[in-house]
Amino acid sequence: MGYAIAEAADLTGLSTDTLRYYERDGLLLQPVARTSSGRRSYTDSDLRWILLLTRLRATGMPIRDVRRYADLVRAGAGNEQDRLDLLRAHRQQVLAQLAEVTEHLGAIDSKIGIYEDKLAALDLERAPGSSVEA
Amino acid sequence: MGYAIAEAADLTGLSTDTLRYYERDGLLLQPVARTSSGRRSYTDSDLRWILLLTRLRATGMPIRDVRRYADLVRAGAGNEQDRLDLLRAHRQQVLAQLAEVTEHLGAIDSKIGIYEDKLAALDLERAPGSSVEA
DNA sequence: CCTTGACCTGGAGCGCACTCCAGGAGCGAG
DNA sequence: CTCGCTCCTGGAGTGCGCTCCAGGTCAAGG
Repeated sequence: MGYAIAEAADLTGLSTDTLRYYERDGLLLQPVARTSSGRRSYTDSDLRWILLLTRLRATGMPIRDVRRYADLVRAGAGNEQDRLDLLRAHRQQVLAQLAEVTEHLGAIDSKIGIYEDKLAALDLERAPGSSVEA
Repeated sequence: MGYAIAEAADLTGLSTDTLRYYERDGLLLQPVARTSSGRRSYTDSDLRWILLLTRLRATGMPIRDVRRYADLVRAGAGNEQDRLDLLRAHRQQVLAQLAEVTEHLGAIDSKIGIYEDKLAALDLERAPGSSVEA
């Protein structure tokens, strides 16, 4: 019944330290249940929530905002609009970020093209006319 | 003749502190030229290089790797293959990152969809049948 | 019974990338 | 000459997100 912290770490890709840190920091909906001897026992529901956390984190949401979202969910029904607003705002940020990175990547790609051409020219020098004649 | 650091900051979108920091940290190809009174005077060529730096940084390249790239360029001709390798490796990382973020964003989007549906259902409750009948 | 290993807590430490600050110098305007 | 402004340096400080550690508890296997 329930996953030990090491199992939870395996299943989520987080370290046990990070799992404890997230819990301390209020990112989980409730403190993780404990066994009689005081060890954490993660439920599937805990893991599903943590999976969502990792998605938010992996898309660049700061811990502080994840906590605000957790606070809203914890507060229960009635603030769905707030949650939606938060997620939508994040979505917009991610899209902007994707666009920016994509644009910069284009510039880097053309730099790569320049080096490729330069190296191709050097190759030609070394084996003159080989591909020009053929 | 040359841009003062504040101008360079305006033109690059970096802070003057960051410009000095990058220089100290060896991210520039040469130390920025100075006026007779010891003030930095940025050339267009400096700014073009800094623009490339910002693109590398904006796509997530760590300072340490930017410095390695600067080291290669500074070393002069002959290591174009190394530079190309470095840029290509970065490109692959960025693509992987874009893919990962895009995937997570999809999951977040469906979460958004759930809240939208939930809220739409609440609206219907409040104004029963209004849109169903029409 | 003893050892081993997973887990616990509170708190310190770390790497990154800046950001801020004190104390001082040069320069153009009034 | 004085004021105000920009700039200089070296070094300390900050925020983020973990990561590590010491010292201790507990349970199962040999």
